[in-house]
Amino acid sequence: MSAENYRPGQIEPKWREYWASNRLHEAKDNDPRAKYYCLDMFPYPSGSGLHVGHWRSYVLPDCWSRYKRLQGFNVLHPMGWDAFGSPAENDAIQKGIHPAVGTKRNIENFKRQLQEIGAMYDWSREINTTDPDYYKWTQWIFVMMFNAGLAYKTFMPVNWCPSCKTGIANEDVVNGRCERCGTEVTKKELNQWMLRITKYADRLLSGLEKLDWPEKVKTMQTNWIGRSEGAEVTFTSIAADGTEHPLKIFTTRPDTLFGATYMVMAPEHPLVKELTSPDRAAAVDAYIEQVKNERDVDRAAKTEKTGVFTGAFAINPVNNEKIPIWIADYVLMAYGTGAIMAVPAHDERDYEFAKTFGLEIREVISSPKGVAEEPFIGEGTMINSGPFTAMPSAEGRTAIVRRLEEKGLGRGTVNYKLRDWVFSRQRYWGEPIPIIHCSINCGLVPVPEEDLPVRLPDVERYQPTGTGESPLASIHDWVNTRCPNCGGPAKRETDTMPQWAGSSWYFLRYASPHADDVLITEKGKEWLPVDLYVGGVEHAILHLLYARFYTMFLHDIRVVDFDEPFLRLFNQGMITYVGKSGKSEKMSKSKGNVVNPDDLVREFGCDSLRMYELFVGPPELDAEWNDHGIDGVYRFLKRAWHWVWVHNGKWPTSPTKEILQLRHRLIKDVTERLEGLRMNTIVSSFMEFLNHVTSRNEAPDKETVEAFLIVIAPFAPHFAEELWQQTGHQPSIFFEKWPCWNEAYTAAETVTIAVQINGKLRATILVPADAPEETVVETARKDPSVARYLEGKQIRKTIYVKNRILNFIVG
RNA sequence: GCGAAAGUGGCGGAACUGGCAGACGCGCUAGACUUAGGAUCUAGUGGCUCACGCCGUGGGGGUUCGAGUCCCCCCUUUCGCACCA
Repeated sequence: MSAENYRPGQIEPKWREYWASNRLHEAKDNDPRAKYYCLDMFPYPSGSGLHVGHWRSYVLPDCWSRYKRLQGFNVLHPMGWDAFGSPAENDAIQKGIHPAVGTKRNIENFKRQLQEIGAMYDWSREINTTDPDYYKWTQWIFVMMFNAGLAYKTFMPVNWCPSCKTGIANEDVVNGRCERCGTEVTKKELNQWMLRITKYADRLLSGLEKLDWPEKVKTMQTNWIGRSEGAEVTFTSIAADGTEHPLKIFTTRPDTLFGATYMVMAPEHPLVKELTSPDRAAAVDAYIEQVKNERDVDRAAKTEKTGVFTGAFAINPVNNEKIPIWIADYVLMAYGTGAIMAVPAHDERDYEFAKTFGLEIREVISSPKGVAEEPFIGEGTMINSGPFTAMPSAEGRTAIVRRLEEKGLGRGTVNYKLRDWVFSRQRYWGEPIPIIHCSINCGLVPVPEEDLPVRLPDVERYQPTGTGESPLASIHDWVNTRCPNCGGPAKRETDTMPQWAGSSWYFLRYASPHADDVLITEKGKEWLPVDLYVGGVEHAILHLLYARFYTMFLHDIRVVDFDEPFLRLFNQGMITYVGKSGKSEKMSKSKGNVVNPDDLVREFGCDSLRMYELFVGPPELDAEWNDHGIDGVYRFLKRAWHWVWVHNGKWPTSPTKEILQLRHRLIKDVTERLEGLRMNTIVSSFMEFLNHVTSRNEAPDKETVEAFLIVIAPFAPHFAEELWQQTGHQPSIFFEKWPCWNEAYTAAETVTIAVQINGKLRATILVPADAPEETVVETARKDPSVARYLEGKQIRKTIYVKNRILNFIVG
């Protein structure tokens, strides 16, 4: 083999073998270096394998991890498998392949592909959420939550996916459809396990402040939690027959209580039946039926207000006024109390509704324009508000709440959009919920720690029953057991956990993956929290919210000593592809537009693909795949290889000023741009460096070659290792230190100054760097193309920006 | 409807706190070397113009000696949220 030709196919497997057999990527506990934990969102090992879009998400964090290692950090960069979930289960149903078998096969393929990335994953810490040694702890956390009162079982209308045949969480419903399969979600009354995530609502909100996360993600989480301060106020409803019921409402604007001219209940409100008068019953029933039918379907597009009068009235506690009670679908049962006081003068929705049905609009906050044309939402001076008149609205708000509290008719309160987490799934391929139902008198009993894990038994049929019971319910000798408490007959819980369960804490397990007596060891805790977490923005709410919740809980029970798991978050953009449609679309197997990385690795090598994945565009944005783009990077690596080889061993003892400058600029550019994760521009820097250094036709010194190889190593690790060895160094290059630059050397001796006349570029001149203004002006005036414009004109003003620009203003 | 991000050559994209717009790469054109070229090398490549030059960062205004960058208005695309009281 002629070493002068770049043959990635020959060198790459060799170095991967070297790294593996020398355990170079294993993160060691008890290391004097500072730790750095760089985490990729672990994949679901699907049957279709990796495409170049997935690759992109793994290359950036690996590049970063290798950089951190070269900077002297003890880096933990692990990988594992989020392997519970419906695709494997669906394969089981359709093809009769046991999910464990299919999952194992997929993992093997995924692992092979991931290894071709050449990443420094520590495979000795590989985890798999379906491994009983792993899910023992997933179950253990559930038991701890149960003991802490955070896990409870309740009957409630849950989101039901008719295709997955399982209940799902609010977070799993996207635009009224199942997040996993896209089927429209319906409601079903089911006895479900719930997690009291709402108890952590405030902490989940305030914790965001200190995180170095994209603002977009923080905003999404903030909106999801949806905290509103306001008041709960009790009105008294009076049905047509005279019976009275308290009717609670939530409002963020108690200062507008005097402007309430009617009330609205959600159609599902439990009091609807009792409050509907006989003469209104037909209309009310019809309306409820109508709303039921159009639920979730067209509601998004619906703008006009609909509703119906119940025939009942309510007494406003602040002024004892009698106002009508309506039913309308713009009030949601799931938010607040499911009923509102309507203040049309100061709320857009109430305003529209009042206009539609001719209800009174009473101004109670002085509006500059009046409320005849539009509602006034802002703050102002209170009017028509009894004793509170003339108060500023913000002040009146607290005053009214205080008055209500004194009278026991209301209280200041906080409302959240966040709901408790529906944690039950009526599916097979998940962690069994480790609870036993004692038939005698112990009720719900958690499986004792020594009996964990509760292993997932084999079943004959994976098909969900659709009745709200999981397939596990059919295995009688598994279901029937003894109560751990009293020893009496008992039944196991047959629901399983959602896929999120295993992924809500996996980052902890990497720290001590083999510990069998604790979730995480004391040594292991030193790795945490995660310093950089990289993954797609599609997990901005679900996964990240759940993982933060789990971490906060584990903090509270002293399993870990921090309460935010991910200090810095980076969202990678997707790879899109212009397919047959002519439009840019997401790469997916179903669209038939996937580009397989295996073929590209075979043809151009892993290093070329790594660099192209980074070069393709700004990492935080989606990028369009270009089939020829990789050619340029491949050419660059070939040229760079050649350049190192041609001069190998013939290095001059000291570099020329120009080479020195190019070297220091390269180090500076790469380092600074790495810190900002601007990988796409770093690849450009390498190319520019090579273009300059080869066009100079002079041999580089040894130190320049070394610096070049070290800074390129995070990007093209095999390439760098091979040349490092070929140039007479001991492997591995990753034992080296990241080079420094000297600012003084990065500066050029001469600079090009742009000369403008009245702001228009007329010439460029070459002057010594940092030349005094007079010299530059003098040189510029002598330049013929400048002189031409100055002739016969008077220079009124001269603007000089050092080493950059000179602008003559002439009259 | 609300919120966020984006809009720069044929294409992907550069441009640090306002200072030579188009770096780097793809593609394309011409040439060299070749039996050959989807290899390699050299030169060129924003538009208009023979040229001096003029015009150019979604559109329109503005600030400034100077604007892709700052301010105001509008358009388009993408992504969130969507009656949250």
